[in-house]
Amino acid sequence: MARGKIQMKRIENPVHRQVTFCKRRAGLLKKAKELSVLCDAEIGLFIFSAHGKLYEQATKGKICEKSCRQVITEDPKEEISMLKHEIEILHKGLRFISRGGAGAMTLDELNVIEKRLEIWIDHVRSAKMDIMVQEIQLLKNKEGILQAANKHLQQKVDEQYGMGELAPMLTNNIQYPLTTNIQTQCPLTIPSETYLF
Amino acid sequence: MARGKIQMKRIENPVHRQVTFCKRRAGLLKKAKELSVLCDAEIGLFIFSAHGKLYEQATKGKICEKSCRQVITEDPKEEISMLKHEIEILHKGLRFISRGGAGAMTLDELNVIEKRLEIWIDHVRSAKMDIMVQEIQLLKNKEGILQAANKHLQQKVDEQYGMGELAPMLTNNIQYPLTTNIQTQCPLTIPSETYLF
DNA sequence: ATCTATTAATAAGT
DNA sequence: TACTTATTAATAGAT
Repeated sequence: MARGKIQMKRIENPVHRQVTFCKRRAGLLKKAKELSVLCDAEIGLFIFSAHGKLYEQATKGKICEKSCRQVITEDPKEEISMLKHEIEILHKGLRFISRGGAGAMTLDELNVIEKRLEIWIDHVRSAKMDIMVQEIQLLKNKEGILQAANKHLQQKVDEQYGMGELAPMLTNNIQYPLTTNIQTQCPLTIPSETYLF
Repeated sequence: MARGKIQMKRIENPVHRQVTFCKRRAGLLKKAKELSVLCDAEIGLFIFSAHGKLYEQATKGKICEKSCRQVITEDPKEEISMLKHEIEILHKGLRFISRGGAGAMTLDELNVIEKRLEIWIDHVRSAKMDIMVQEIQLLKNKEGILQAANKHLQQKVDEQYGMGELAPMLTNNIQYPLTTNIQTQCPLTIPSETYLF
């Protein structure tokens, strides 16, 4: 960006590389912070230098007024608020580390980062959970519908052939290829007015 | 940056905010990539938009030639190489998601991110481990030195007062305030030529 | 999305 | 390591 453009490949001169690393690292952190502030986004940024295990971290700036603590709560909004607060605390705690830059990290500092990462993992896992729960509900709905259909068909068969054979297994197993217009993907709820017959 | 500067606070107009989010997100990802390439650094970047659980991710570009697989190995360099390869694979797999931008994520996509985060946690944990192992070694060294010193002192006491009293506990417990010039912090090894007497 | 007038980032030099 | 400055890069606002 200045005094001549540079090639987008590893800088071979170690001194230049180190200088550029410091400068651009600072720039990246600034930009991350700006994005979070301007657009109300949550950002996790981890920078490990090639050499050691140095790092950086940048997070959200969303204001969290509530001074909520380790209170277990059922309300998801409360929970989210708590997480945000936690993140804010960790953020502040990490501030001073961001200066040091090139120094080796202490155990305490690493502990903080570890906690931080765990929070992000929880973030992702809870999103995953939501989807799985919905998926499970969908499958259960389908199962109920199929079983009902199965029963219905079985009755028809019984009526047609008299009561000759024993009705085979009114179980969880699907007995007949019923209809195939239940999509396997997307729709997370089956409209209540869906009927198969 | 253009046509007049903006205030560093949440953009209230939702349209402006969304547009800025897209633009700056792209810029941030680009900068992250550049830093990783130019300075040979490893970078993890997670951007959750305020609204949904959208996200972005940017990682390392270090070349990993070895096509190593889930082989368990004792060699730490091999291990590092494997991790890098794994990261590279995940990176490629995530590429296409980075386009989608505003769509809700699928379970598979979230699984990939979860894995990714776990790798980063491992990164941090192994760094922590290294430090703890060193710390433990330091403490063991100290203990050895103190016990030797203790024994030495005990002998002196015994010599002075005859063998009257039983020698109290030649155990792990430190009996006397010996010297205090062993720093509690930094030095991770005690020079072999350190003598207390 | 695309276009530019501006501001912001930064490579090289000190 | 911290400034300075000539340039390039990013982007706010408009279309």
